[in-house]
Amino acid sequence: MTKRATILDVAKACGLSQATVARVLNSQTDIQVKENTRKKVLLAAENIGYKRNIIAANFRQQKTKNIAISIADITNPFFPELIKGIQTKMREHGYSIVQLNNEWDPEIEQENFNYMMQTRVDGAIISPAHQATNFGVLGNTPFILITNSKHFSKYDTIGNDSRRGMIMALERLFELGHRRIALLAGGSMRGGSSWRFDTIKEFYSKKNMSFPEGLNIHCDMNESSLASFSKARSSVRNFLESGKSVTAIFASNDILAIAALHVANEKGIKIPKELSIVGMDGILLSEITYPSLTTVEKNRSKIGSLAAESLIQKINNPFKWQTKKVILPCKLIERNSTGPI
Amino acid sequence: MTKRATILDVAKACGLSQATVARVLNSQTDIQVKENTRKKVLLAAENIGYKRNIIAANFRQQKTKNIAISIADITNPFFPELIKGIQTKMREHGYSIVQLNNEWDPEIEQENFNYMMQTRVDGAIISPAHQATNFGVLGNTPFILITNSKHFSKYDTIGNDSRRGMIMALERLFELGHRRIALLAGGSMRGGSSWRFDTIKEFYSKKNMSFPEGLNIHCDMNESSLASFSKARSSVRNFLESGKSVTAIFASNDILAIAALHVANEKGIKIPKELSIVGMDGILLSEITYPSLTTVEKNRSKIGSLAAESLIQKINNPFKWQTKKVILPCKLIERNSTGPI
DNA sequence: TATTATAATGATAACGTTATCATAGCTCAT
DNA sequence: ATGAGCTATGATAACGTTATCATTATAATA
Repeated sequence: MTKRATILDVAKACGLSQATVARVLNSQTDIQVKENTRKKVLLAAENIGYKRNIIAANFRQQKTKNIAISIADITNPFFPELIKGIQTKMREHGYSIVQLNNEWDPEIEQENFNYMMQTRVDGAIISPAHQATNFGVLGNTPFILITNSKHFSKYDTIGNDSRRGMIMALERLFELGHRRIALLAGGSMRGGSSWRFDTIKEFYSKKNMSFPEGLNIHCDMNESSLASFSKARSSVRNFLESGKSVTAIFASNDILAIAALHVANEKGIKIPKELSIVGMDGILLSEITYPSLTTVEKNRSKIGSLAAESLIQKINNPFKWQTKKVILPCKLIERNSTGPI
Repeated sequence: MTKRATILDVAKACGLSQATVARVLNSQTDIQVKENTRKKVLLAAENIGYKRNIIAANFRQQKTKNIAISIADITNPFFPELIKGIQTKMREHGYSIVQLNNEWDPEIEQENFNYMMQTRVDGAIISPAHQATNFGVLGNTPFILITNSKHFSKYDTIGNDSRRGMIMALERLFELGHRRIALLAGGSMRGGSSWRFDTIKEFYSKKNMSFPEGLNIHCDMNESSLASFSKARSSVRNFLESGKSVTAIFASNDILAIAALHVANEKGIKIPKELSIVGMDGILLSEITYPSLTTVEKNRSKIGSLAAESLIQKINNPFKWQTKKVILPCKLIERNSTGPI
């Protein structure tokens, strides 16, 4: 295994200085080099098969060109699209993505933050595991949060307007004639779900009604996690077997909605004739349920690419950066799990 | 922003040489250092807040501690568990995972290989996009393939015994009384699916029967890709509407099976009373369909961690490494989409 | 042509670690 | 005690790039 050619070898081969060769081959900003010498360098590099040693370059510049993504769990259907959005954008800028899972566990999340520091990622995009996540250990590593929670108001955040999204769904159900809408919400670590309860109460009161007693189905699960699907299912089953009158269910995420669908199918309840179900997130999977799921979509791919762009800017302007909040609208996608009463 | 402490600062602080300090703080192999001096070093390091500069270390050793995973698509439900298995194992060994998607496109795959070379990953785990994938550009970067295809016999591979898995499923269907089993296979890039056709013909002939005419449903889709779900569905719909007599469907992956489930539900065909359906892969999603899907499980998490272990060994022993093939058995998981005829 | 401004190139010092080799300290048998 | 053999520490040279500053060629101006 013969040693790889370096910039110095190229310099010797074309009779120019190391510095000039570097300017031609590796300089990001187009610095002044005569067309003639540029050609000479390129030719020599080609001839001796020079390949830039990115490890050395990174060392010199004290960076890794790695970006961390901190999420709950890659097997959670909510995340892959987000990741893909980030990857695509970051790749364009020469950054590689290192993805870290925390299983909604704040301790693991902290460990991951430490790992990020040890491995010296150039920046991070973080979906907080907990509403009180502490970013202290990150020092001045630039990061962007994927969240819409008010708990992180002092940081750069990007998220969906889930509250308005939820209202859109409720409005549509109301329009379809539904007056007894159940709220099926998961107790995610991410930020509590009490705001959902507040939102539906507020919604009803705007309609000069009150949110019917007993239609608040709580389910102790991690958001969108397939692993806790059976837990979700039994929550719904208990509810449906309690015999409460209900014509529609709004679920706080698609997995919960699918659990509801599942139980309804099991019990022979016709969807959407006897019961309408709306989910939230718009995971790919929501399209292939039976019947296909009406849902409030969050464009995670876009969130990802926007977060990536912000982060890059922040990395390039570590100073004079002012905190930025982005809130994207949700979109109601009507499919076959909803219909008139 | 004050400069970070280096090994040299620690050396000065404790009156020992740079070399000794390095031995205490960063040496992987436990080299001989007196307990007394070790303490002195540790104390000094603690005091001035020394943190190892992994970028410099990597540079010196000409490695990145990054491993690439080349797969089709992170949004494809087949892959997240595989990735997680790899991540977990690699993390234990101080490697970060950089995941690359190729959308089953051999050209993108090659681009990704080039990217891997540019970014100098220490190794790669590759799920080939194509049966003729060319690994030439990887030079002597160590890699392990996730596949069971015979096309890659000269490489290190790890995969499931899909053929035996398929036979297990067919046997079980036969046992349940099914004699007219359709084969629903996708035309994946990965290795062609003609072996599936061969396998089912062989299976029938072992039973002294022949594979019934017209029960070979072909579907032009990328394996397990949610994106081409509707394509899968229309293939199945065409088949079912053709009126051929059939009591069971064996699908070459879970997404296809779910498409079949979907169409059957649509047409009011009772599963499993009137039609049994078996999938393959055991993606998490197969558990939450209605009815839940009987499937031939591939333990992707285990595949991932085994691949990771092999790769680490290969990285550490670049010479005197002999090609290794691992084939794990599949497991039939019987759920509610299959039953007696 | 002389003078100044500008463009193009060269020389060289970091970046912080690990690896190699050399040296000093120690143990123990003779 | 002496030196052989071992253990513990020190001195120092890379690794290959980028950044800085100095210098030389070229163009512009008078």
